[in-house]
Amino acid sequence: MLPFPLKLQPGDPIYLQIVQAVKSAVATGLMGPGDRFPAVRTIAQELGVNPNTVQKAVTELTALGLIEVHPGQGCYVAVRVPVRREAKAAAVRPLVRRLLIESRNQGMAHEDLLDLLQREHTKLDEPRH
Amino acid sequence: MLPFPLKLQPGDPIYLQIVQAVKSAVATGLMGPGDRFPAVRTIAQELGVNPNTVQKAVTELTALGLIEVHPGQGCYVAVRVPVRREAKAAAVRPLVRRLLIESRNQGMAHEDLLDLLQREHTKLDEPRH
Amino acid sequence: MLPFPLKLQPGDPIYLQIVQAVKSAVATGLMGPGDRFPAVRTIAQELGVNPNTVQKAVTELTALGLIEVHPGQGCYVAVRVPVRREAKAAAVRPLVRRLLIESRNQGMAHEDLLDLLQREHTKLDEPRH
Amino acid sequence: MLPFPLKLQPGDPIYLQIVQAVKSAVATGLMGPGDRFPAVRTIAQELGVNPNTVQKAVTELTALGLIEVHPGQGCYVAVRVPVRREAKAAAVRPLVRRLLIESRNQGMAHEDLLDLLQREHTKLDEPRH
DNA sequence: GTGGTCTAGACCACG
DNA sequence: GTGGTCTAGACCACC
Repeated sequence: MLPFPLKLQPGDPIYLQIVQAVKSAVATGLMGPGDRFPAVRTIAQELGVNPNTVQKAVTELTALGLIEVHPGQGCYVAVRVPVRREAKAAAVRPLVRRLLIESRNQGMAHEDLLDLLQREHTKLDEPRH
Repeated sequence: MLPFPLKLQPGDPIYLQIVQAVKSAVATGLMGPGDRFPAVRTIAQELGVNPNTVQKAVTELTALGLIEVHPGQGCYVAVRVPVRREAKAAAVRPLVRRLLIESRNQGMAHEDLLDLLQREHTKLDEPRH
Repeated sequence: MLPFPLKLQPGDPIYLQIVQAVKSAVATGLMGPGDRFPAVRTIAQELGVNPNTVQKAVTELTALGLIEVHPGQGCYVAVRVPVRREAKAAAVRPLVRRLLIESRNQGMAHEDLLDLLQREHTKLDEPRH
Repeated sequence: MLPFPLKLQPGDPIYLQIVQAVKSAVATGLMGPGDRFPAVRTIAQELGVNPNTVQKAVTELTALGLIEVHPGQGCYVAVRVPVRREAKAAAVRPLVRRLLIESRNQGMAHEDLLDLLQREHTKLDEPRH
């Protein structure tokens, strides 16, 4: 069983779906620094996709600094190095903008958006059933 | 001059950039229901891109219900029909989740995220200079 | 004919050799901002390698910000954005250290190293014959 | 305690990191000709890596002429035989070129590069604390 | 036409 | 055993 839940959906690139799933698992604490990351071939078999596709996701995750590759002996979830406050904001700002635009176009009140954000924030920490 | 500001950037599909620009213009009130929407050829010429590309964006915007095509007379910004509260939330929720995950992976405090959201929310209503 | 000289050598990854060749061509002014970058298939054919291998180099170069991809219509050499002084130094420092260590191990005098550096610096600007 | 400082980092081959560490120690005078070089098993244990990995580094270092293996009695740092001036330059030139190319692509002024080189050169001789 | 994704399967470097 | 590279050839999105 994979340490990150992932149900493949048609439509967008498989390797990106993997990247996103791992990001999510790390964000929710499902996977923590130092944890073993499954072998490329394992993931490929589990998902029923080509190892090269998984490899691409691993390359991306390595570039993002989310996992560390120890050549010849596998991958591990990386310890995150602290970054400057502004850098964090810069990375997140585009998503914030898209969210605000989308919510307005849906005719959603700002308070409702804040509510939704708070609700999802809490849900993220709930234990899986 | 186009009624929605758009500076094309390399990297992602032009037609999506157009869609996003229109969404943004509608969200900020730069364009309102009933406003005339420029002809495909006009936009294409203004941006210096292929008309087919613009057409694709228009098709997408029509499908999203943001603009309405009146064959033979042109396009107009659509009047949004009110939707159920849950429907709005459902449309916005995926973006909310991505935002929360990304912000956590950046090691950002929840309060800082809320601050950023508030700041960008305000900025969205500022008049362009 | 390719706009960057490259003679493939066995031993290290082809895609890295391509990356390095392009870096070099840009550094020497052989290719400048805005220049058209050859199609992946063209390069592949010219070098006699698989298009996917070239594609990998293009991906890398895009990530490095050396070239810009305009989906569906090709690649162009990017305009470099200015970076902070420290950032430049940080990027170059590891290479400087390796050079100093290597030169010492060769028993080379520091002045000779400076001479060599100066000589190669000048050579880089000479016109090709 | 090992006579050459080394903190293993993920990402690139361990055996190369060992080779580089030894090169560095010799270059800075931390290890000199005739010095005893630790046994493979010792290094392996100290670093917590596979002896085969260390063996590969030793083989490489021997081929480079940095250390000499006296079968049955251990390894020693080799006495460097003087080489021709041109040979030294030839060995160092590729690194010089890479450095120049990289520094240009970073948009670094030549004087700044020389400054950096000088600074690092000085730093290399500072005593460790 | 362009670049981007995915699959299949081979081979090598690393430990 | 691990991950990394390369090849071959198919298909899709974009313009």
